[in-house]
Amino acid sequence: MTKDKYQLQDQIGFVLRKAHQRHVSIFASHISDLTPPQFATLEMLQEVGTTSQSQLGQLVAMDAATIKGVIDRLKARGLVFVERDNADRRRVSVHITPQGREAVAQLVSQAGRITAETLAPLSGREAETLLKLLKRIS
Amino acid sequence: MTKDKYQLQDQIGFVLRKAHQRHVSIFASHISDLTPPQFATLEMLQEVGTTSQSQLGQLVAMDAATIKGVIDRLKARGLVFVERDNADRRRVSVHITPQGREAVAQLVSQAGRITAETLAPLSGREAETLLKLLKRIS
DNA sequence: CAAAATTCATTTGTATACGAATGATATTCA
DNA sequence: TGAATATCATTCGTATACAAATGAATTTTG
Repeated sequence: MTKDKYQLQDQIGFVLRKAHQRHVSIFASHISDLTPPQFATLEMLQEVGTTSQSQLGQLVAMDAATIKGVIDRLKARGLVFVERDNADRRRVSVHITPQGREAVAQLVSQAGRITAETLAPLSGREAETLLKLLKRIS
Repeated sequence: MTKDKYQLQDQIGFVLRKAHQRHVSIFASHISDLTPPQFATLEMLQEVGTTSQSQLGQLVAMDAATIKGVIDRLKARGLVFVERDNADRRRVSVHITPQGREAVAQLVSQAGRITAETLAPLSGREAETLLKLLKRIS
């Protein structure tokens, strides 16, 4: 006889939300001047090089409205700059600045520590399993 | 030789965010008139009965400011009501209404389907593993 | 008891997140 | 070619999420 009562604590959505919250909190305790979405965007931009705003949004899983806000804030800090694309005037090209590059270089090791701390309750094998399963439902 | 390059796609935080986004999207496609946090709050309230606002917030993992907003919106829909606690005048007691009860009863089966669809890419065994690991890092 | 510390709720400000509407530009196709 | 369609970016509105400040009430403690 298994429990068939609905238990919020056992629902994937509830647990995903809590796990995500804990991660964001750990992130903030290590990197206080950038949020996870901001760091993800900057890191991805550095990885792929100059792209359009919506392309970059797609790469980091943010819709048009969200990526715009993130880029605006990165812009305000001088980590990226933006330029109308002449080949396609609808597009906005996003470029990383030298300061942006420097920030990524400096923060990547911190990011590794954040990942480690988030996964600290698990063994290495369990962490790999978790990552693999999460990717499958993403 | 394992890859040691920092890959955003392999970071637990990034994958957690994406998995959570997918779940919220599935939730919205099944239940359009309540958000996941609203449903969680209402369900929890029904489960534990009348409690203070901050107590309820704790149970559903929301801070004071967040739970206030959620309760305000549930209140506006007539699903809960609120009352100053006479034993402790700082406290606000949150009560579920008959409509609130009815909503929970009606939505729980939908919630089960949402969980199932979110976990659809996994086998039953994998889903259990994922849930267990997520709880450990929550 | 009275002062200090704590707790509960509210408010403000900032940052995702997303649906929907809009305008500008490109592309398709009739 | 020119009209319909699609794409890109922006804006608006709503909803979490949380830090920090504030005020009111309670508890602790000196």
